[in-house]
Amino acid sequence: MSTPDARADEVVAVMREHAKRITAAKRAVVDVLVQAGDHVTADDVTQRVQALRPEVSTSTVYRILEELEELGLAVHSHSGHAAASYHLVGSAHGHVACEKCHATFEVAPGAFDRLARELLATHGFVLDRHHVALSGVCAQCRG
Amino acid sequence: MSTPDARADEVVAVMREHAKRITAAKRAVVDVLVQAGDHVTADDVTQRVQALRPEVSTSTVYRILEELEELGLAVHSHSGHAAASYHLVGSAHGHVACEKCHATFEVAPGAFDRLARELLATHGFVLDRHHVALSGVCAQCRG
DNA sequence: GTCAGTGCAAACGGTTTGCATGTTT
DNA sequence: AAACATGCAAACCGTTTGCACTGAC
Repeated sequence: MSTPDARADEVVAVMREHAKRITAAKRAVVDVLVQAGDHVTADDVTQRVQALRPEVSTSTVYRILEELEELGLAVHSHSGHAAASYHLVGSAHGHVACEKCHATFEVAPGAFDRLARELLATHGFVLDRHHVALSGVCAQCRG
Repeated sequence: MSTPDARADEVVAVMREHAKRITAAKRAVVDVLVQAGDHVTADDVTQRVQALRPEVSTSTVYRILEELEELGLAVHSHSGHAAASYHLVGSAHGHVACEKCHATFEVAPGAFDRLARELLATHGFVLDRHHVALSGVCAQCRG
């Protein structure tokens, strides 16, 4: 297990390897993603980045998130109507989001096995376990 | 199995029972949904409705789709970035959409069983099998 | 006649883009 | 110096809303 800073350094190192320039905005976005741990929207990222560096714009954050995805360092997923949520890649896993409070949970990849197998068999469809979050209602909101 | 017209009549009957007024726009939307069979976006519906009745507006289509959902007669689901897709309710089933061509497939509800069980056990989360479509790549687009 | 339903146009939220400027290499 | 990254503002797309008008009941 690596320290947050070390993890951020790893991510930055990969960016550098791919001939990407390292800017203050990029470091800030990576730091936020490392520290957030869980799923954050682009807007969350922007706000946290701007707390330190107010000049960083929304579009820059989107562009950096896009770059991280191209490099395979981050992924985003969509839940219902709400904004997409981003996080750095760890292990492969699925996503579920609560329809009421928008809390997002990760699901062990095994839970998707049967589904993935069935999709391949019936439709020749290869499931992308990251990209879309399923909806439902979480324990709290069922009250 | 009922004829398309009969199916549309059933839907309209339910609307009437709920004290909703039946207008030309509503009949048109219901007819389109019945005839479409598979998943269509609000824009698809609008275009097909407007082919017959050009004066019907986008907002009206959205409002009618919303009404159908409130009455439990239709559902919508979200795939990746793309627009939501709507269809009349038949049996419960899940959705998967191709990331490339946006084709949408239905999945037998059983495929979600393990997933649903695991979500309930681990997070107390009740899965809504309709509301969000998973992403992946379909057989055609894998080439 | 009443009220729900409608059309229109304008607002919305999340995201993307064009372009002139600034920064990393 | 050259290429790339950024900020800003404006465009974008799907969806929602306010309002005056129309048509179902």
